[in-house]
Amino acid sequence: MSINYWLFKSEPGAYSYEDLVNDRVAEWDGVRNFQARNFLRDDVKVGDRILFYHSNAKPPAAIGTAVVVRSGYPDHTAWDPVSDHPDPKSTPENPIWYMVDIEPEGKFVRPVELSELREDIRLADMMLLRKGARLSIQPVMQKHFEIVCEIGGF
DNA sequence: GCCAACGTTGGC
DNA sequence: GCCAACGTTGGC
Repeated sequence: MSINYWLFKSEPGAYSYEDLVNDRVAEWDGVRNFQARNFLRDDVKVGDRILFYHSNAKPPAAIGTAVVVRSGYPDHTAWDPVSDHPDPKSTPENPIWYMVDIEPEGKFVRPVELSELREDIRLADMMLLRKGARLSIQPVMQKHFEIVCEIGGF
């Protein structure tokens, strides 16, 4: 059983890597995209490792890594009308949306900016750098994960 | 703020 | 099933 590697995006104004460090563990709720949902429900498993990426940031950058500590389970915020991402079509009996729990592993010695990722020829086929990179949960190849960690000083 | 690239919705 | 309209993402 080998682990898988992922990239999770978060807008630092909404939830930053520092927030994750402070919280010690985060319920990765609020994902409302079916492709990302499928990853969370079916493929993201305990022990999988995550590149934590700050999107819509200045500059956008990979900040550190995290590890999955609970695999997919129904996102209860979907049927909470006062949550940030309510979806009345999702119910406890028939949940539509899923989430996982993650913990921080370590912050990079320095952030790896998007522009640096683009400059590294070895990362040319990372999903993040290609057209259609909007997905907030993306699979990452182990070699790409390791290269980004290396650039970040890990 | 702009806008390209998507994803979703709904009429037909 | 098609596709136009609309909403969102996210870099710049």
